[in-house]
Amino acid sequence: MSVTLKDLAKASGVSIGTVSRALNDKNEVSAKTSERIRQLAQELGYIPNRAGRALSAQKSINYVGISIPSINSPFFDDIKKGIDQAVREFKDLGIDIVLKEQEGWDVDTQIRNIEELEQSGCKAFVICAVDSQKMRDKIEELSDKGLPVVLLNNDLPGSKRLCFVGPDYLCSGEIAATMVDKCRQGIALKILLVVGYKAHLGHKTRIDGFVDELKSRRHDFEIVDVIEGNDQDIVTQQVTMKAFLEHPEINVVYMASGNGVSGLGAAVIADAKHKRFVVACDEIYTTKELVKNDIIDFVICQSPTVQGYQAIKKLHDYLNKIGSAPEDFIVDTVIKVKTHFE
Amino acid sequence: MSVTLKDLAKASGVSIGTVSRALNDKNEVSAKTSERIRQLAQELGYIPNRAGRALSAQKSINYVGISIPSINSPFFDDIKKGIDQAVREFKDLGIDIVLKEQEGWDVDTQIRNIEELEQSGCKAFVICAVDSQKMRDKIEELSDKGLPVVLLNNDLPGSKRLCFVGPDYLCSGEIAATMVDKCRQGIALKILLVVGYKAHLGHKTRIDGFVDELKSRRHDFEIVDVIEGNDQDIVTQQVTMKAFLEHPEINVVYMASGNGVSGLGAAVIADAKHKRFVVACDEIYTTKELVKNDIIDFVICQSPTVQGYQAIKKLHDYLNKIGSAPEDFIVDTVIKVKTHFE
DNA sequence: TTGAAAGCGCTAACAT
DNA sequence: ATGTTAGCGCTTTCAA
Repeated sequence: MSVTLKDLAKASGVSIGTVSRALNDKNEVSAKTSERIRQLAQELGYIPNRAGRALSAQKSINYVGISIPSINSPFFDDIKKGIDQAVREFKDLGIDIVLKEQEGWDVDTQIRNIEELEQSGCKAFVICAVDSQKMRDKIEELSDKGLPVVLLNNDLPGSKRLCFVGPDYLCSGEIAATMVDKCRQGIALKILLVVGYKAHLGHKTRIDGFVDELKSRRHDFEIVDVIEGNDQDIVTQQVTMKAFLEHPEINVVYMASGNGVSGLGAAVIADAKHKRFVVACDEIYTTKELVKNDIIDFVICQSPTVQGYQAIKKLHDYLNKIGSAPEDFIVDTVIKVKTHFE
Repeated sequence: MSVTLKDLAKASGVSIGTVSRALNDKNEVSAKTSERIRQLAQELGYIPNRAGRALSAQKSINYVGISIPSINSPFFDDIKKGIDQAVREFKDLGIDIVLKEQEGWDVDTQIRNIEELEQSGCKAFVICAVDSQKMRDKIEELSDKGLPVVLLNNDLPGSKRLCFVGPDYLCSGEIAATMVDKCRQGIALKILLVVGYKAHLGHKTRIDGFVDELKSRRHDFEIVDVIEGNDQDIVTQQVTMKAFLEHPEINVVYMASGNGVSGLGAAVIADAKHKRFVVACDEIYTTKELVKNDIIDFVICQSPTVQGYQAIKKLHDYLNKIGSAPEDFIVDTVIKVKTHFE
């Protein structure tokens, strides 16, 4: 059997309560005893028992506050699925969630939501936010209060977050380029790039990865245009059709954002007389349908369910002091084709 | 708070001990009380608390016996990694393992190993075995004794297993065909298929998936030969080189087994004057190197780490009566390219 | 600052 | 067949 608090108590000659307090950063225990006990715990390889802890904690469940811009954004459906799965799994280990959804990326709205979550007693947070100073300040404030923050899907590098759980956008772009290269050998590529917003760091990173990888692979390609669809279907369709009209020579389309994909699909269908190779991102219902119907050739996915699950799990592990300092969790970049959806 | 045994006891007017026994199939409780209590548990939505159960079970840990042909088979490294991860996670929830490895697929050796595991007190089993009547009988015997068996990586359909955790071989073959089709448009395909053994169900299924999918996609292809590498590097190299010599027109190679891949790589390198499109299966160290060096174009992987993890998790859930009847867990079929490994 | 003890949900040994 | 109780590892309240 593993080392328990009782063992530590016996070995150090103090009571089991003191040991528990010493190991839990309670400052109500003398510095020397505390130090001695921690030392001992280290030596004997003490690992807290989740079951015991969870059981004891039943009285005071740890609520995790979640703030995500998921309203009217189908991409988040799978993230929420992963969150649900984690909750089911960790509920009897003393973790539960409070979910607060927004529509869109307004920082002030989101910060207000986070404050409400805080007021309702959340002990930890999962946030999907865009980069902004206000948000960084908020994260620092929470962190300083001892409320850990996990950033989900979009990182704010250098902020005072506990860790990041999300995709590798660069890799996503590189893989898209790889597929284009492999599937279009010996043909000069005329490429249209579609993003939601050129300013969106994730989309921008994907584009960078795409272009750099393609450069390293071949020389017979040209980026005909980079257009913005504003994450909306209709806008995406309009700008794409315009690009097709102005540049009928386009034979490859890479869409670096998930939202607005049905607009892209509509444009490709409308201009079907030109055969084009199409790579998209993120597996949502519409995208699947477009792949099934051979409108889109490949989708580069980012395991959203895993992201939702791992964000909660990271906090569970942290709150239970499992492992040492939590590391970022970068999900797999997954290529999907028609066959995956049948 | 959720419903506990105490709540059920109060509601049904019996003691908490009786409730526990009724819910745990102990036959030492009268049929009617038992029925009444189960009914009630159903109505009130009782879910057993893992923490409580785990804590109580500390005295009698559930050992899971694992029998896999992993000696000298690098593919199993990742499966074992997944198993380790699961053990770390479930150890303080009352699960531990006893690992018994074999070299190769000899049924009698494996059955002897399983019997040793049984003697050493294992309460559940994870087995990776080839299909044979003896093995099916053994599984039935264990199952009848109340010892659940999870089949890992290779299913014996219709056997008395608890469930199967592993890949979708058909899908794997189909996706390989998709990649070949997409990447070799407008060129008549002369295809060499390589397996470990034509009799191996998994390999055979991959081949079937490959051929069927390709048929549904195009007509300008020909399967030049199907050769066996016996899961060995040297044999694979020899038969592949022979095929290349006899059929220099081969422009696509699909290897439907993971073992022996470095032999395939050696043959492709040796005959580099012919440019060929190569798709392989399963991500092991050698395969990664071959992909990095552009010898292999794509690898179709089967998430081995997830397989190892889920096999243990399935038993954990079952032993803790989480969820209802356990379902098979089919892992993702993942396409990987050079970029994934850099 | 520390010790003692209750109690979280559950199972199993013991008692009836 | 059923009730009672100890105890799994831990946190926290109450005393000292």
